[in-house]
This record gives sequence, C-alpha cells and structure tokens, in this order.
Amino acid sequence: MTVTWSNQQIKEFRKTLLDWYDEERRDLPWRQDHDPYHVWISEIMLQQTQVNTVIPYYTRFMKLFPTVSDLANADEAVLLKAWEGLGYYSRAKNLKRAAQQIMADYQGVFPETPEALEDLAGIGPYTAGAIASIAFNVPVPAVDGNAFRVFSRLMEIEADIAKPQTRKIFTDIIAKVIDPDRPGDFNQAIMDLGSSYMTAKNPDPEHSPVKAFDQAYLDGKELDFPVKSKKPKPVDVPYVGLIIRSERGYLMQHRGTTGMLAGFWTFPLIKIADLDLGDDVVMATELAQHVTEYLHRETGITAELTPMGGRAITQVYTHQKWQVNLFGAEVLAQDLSHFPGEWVPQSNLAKLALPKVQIKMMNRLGMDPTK
DNA sequence: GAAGCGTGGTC
DNA sequence: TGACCAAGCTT
Repeated sequence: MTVTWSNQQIKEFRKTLLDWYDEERRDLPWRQDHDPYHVWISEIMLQQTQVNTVIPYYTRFMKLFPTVSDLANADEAVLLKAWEGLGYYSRAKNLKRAAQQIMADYQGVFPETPEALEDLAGIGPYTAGAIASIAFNVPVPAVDGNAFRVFSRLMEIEADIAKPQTRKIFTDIIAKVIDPDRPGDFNQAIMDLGSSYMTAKNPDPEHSPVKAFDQAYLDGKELDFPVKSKKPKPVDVPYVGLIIRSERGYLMQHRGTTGMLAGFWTFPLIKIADLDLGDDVVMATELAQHVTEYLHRETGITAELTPMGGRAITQVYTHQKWQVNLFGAEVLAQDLSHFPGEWVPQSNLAKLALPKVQIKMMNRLGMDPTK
C-alpha cells in the first residue's frame, strides 16, 4: 500500500534531503551557475544518457555554441557532428529549432514558466520542470526516471512507471513534497539520490540519508520498486552493407531527413527484406547477385560484388538489432543521378557525422574513423 | 497510448 | 551474450 506523509514528515524530509545535498552535491560542469541555457543543454544531453558520457560533450558544445544565438544560427552538419555518438539525434535538431523559437518569440530571452518552456521543440514535462525549477526557482516537480524510482521506493507506489498515465500520480505527490523555497535543489537532490544510494541495481539504502523515509527499504522490499513492465526485445533485421570504392573515394549514402539515423552518412545499407527474395534460403553468392542488380538499378553502377567474409556487423537499437553483411567491390566512379549519395574521399569521411554502425564498418576495413 | 528513436555501461 | 539501465520527447 502506498504510504502517505504528514506535513511534519514532509518538512523533515525536505530538510534531511537538502542538508545532505548541501554537503554531497556532485560538482558538474553545468552546475557552475543557473544560466537557463546551460541548464537546458545539459538536461537535453542527459536524457537517457549517463552523466559521465555527457560531460565531454557538454564542454565541447559550450565552446562551439556559447549562446542561444550561436545555436540558432548553427550549421546543421556541424551540430550533428558535435552530437555524434550521443544518440537520439532528434535531440540535436530540436535544440536548434527551440533556439530559433527563443530568438523569434522571446527576443533571445528564455521563457520562465513550465507551460511556455513545453512549447519549445524537444522540451517535455520533465525538462520544462527541470529548467523552471533550477534556473528560475519555480516550485514544480521534475519527474524523471530517478524521481520515479526514488519516490516509488520511499512511498511504495505500485503504479507501473512504464505507463504514461502514471506520471500524473508522481507529479501530484512530488508537488506536495517539493521544497517551495529551493525547488531546483530539491529536484537535483532527488536525482543525486537516485544515482547514488537509490540506484536501480545494487542500491545502498542502508547508508542513504533518507533511509528513515524509505518504506520499501524498511520493509526489505527495496528491489520490488519501481514497478515497471517489460519492453519487447529488439527484432533482428538483416542488412547488406556495401563497400564500393573508386578513384573518387567511397560510395556514401545520405539517410534522408526522417527515421533512423536521419541526416547521417553511411556506406549504402540495404534491408535484405527490400530485395524481395521470397522465402527461400539464399546463399551468399546468390545474395551477391541480387544485390549487384539492386545496386545497378539504384545507382547505375556495375560492380562485381564479393562477400567480405567475417561475421555480420551487429548494431543493437532500442527496437531493432541490425545484422549487416558486408559486400565489397572496386569500380570506376560515375555520376550518381538520383541516388541520395556521393563519392567521398577517405580523407573527408571524418568530417561527416557518422553513426556507430558506420564506425564499426570502417573498423572492419581497418580504417581509422577519426581521420 | 503505443511505438520509434542511439549509445555506452554493467552484471 | 543477453538483458537491463541511464536526468525523455515526438508522433
């Protein structure tokens, strides 16, 4: 059963949490001030991404784009390159869109209310709450995975946190518990707690500053919370990857503006299901013939494709697991009329924004993706 | 409201 | 190796 707290308990919890935070808060690059631009960029980078991963990206990003104005005017290719390796690349594109909104609608000055913040591209309920509370001291919850985990344990809340409607339950509870005088510190303290004593795996509730408030721990049920339904595992998707080299460089494909890895460049990737091979099991040599015809149809290139051997390159995403089988050929360069790609000299490859699967293909060839 | 969207770390 | 997990948002 969900525990409820008295007003007295709420006050004691706030003091205990904030006293601990004042002593133990992590010193992070984006915590040097409360500039909304700094808070915003860090919060977007931290979505589904760990602190240690974000730190070097954040530092580089601030040198490249020091202000909202710089970001609004950013070159999209430079922006994607700065985000390369962080994943969820729509975050980067939304950052630029939101920066343009701030310049156009607010003369470059950040709006302060959660409602106005949520109207900016890429800012949802969590990020709006984080910016409003941390940068502007607005007493609103910032309900992220940490808040779900911490409060589900403190109060033994059994609602499934994987379900969208569960957010309201937590938002309402945290709205009552949040410290009205220090909402930003309160929200950040919950996050620090969630990434130290109250982690998902191997938590240490025994030494937590708020263990007296942790009902799940007191009942010996720390790991029973949060309740979270499972997601299906990613499905296998077989691909062919083409290593086509000419005197003008490698054949590279631009992945368009929507869907997986939008805006990125890779060696041409063909979903084997798109080759319409029927249900028969296809041998590598036979597959090579089909791909050769496909390549000719799409690019006009005539090439004698050879399977490159070795295991398929594997790339796991949230919903798919790509298995990329490599085929290669040396050809004479020709103009690519309607194919969305270009010949790229090896010396220019590193200037493009390259996703991990492309890095892995290059590594297989013994190429250095950084030059 | 479910599904799509990346990558790196951990056990 | 597989199965989660990590400061979610958009459609």
